Amino acid sequence: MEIQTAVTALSALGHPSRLAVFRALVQAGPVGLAAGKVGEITGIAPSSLSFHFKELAHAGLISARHEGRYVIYAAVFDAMNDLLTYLTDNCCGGNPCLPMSTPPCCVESPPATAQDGTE
Amino acid sequence: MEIQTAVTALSALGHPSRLAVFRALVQAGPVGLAAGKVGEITGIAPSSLSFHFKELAHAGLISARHEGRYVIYAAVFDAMNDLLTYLTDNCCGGNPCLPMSTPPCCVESPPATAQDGTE
DNA sequence: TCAATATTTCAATTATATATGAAACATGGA
DNA sequence: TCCATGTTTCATATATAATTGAAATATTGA
Repeated sequence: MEIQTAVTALSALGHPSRLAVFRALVQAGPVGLAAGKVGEITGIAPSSLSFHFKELAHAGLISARHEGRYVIYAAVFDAMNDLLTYLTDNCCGGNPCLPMSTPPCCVESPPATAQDGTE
Repeated sequence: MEIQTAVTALSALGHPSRLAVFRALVQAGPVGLAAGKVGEITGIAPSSLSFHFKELAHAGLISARHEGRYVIYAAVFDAMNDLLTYLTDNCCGGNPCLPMSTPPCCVESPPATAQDGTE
């Protein structure tokens, strides 16, 4: 990962509203949440929310899909995991401090949760 | 961890100079680096560097200790690991996506590297 | 004590990010 | 078609962060 990518992601997350939004989406899992639902959870005004969605999407941390008149946002777990890996990369110059156990969350396999076949 | 703590840390890291500084310190390990050395590595001017050190320290991500006329900065690995944990916390609402394997780096035990007993 | 080195502080300028409300756009249903 | 709902865009005002160079502080060794 290039440093610029990491900086963009970190500074996107470095804002109370956006971190709240992102965490709501992380907790929602790959299924995601409609924009309005996120606004409901976080209490952020629509226009602000849209602004922050754009920042997070630009950083590659969330994705959007349209479903009728709703826009469903979801966390991009690969991006999150890459970021975590980047931060600890080459920790201690590769000397033995503690073995790194990497990708922590939602990699490759979306949860086997029962979903009403709306797609 | 409180959201404000995480925001402060993330926004501290969300800047090219500070991320470069932090990564240099992560790679240096618990031993740390003198301020001047970090400036040398990153090419950041002294006054800027001091500004950014202060931001990182305020976020709890680095610590400073004085050694003669040098100031030695070091990454605070616990803070970093707490931050990583916070981001993935309650991923997918606790539903099985992938088991999280947590603290990745430099926890509890500093590296057993040979250090010339200067302390 | 004096000069050299290492780092921080300060003040001023410049740039960037954020919040806000009104208006625009898109979709779905009556 | 028309209205209600969901979301985004835009313009503006406000606040905050970053860079810079000069000066201040602290430590070391001559």
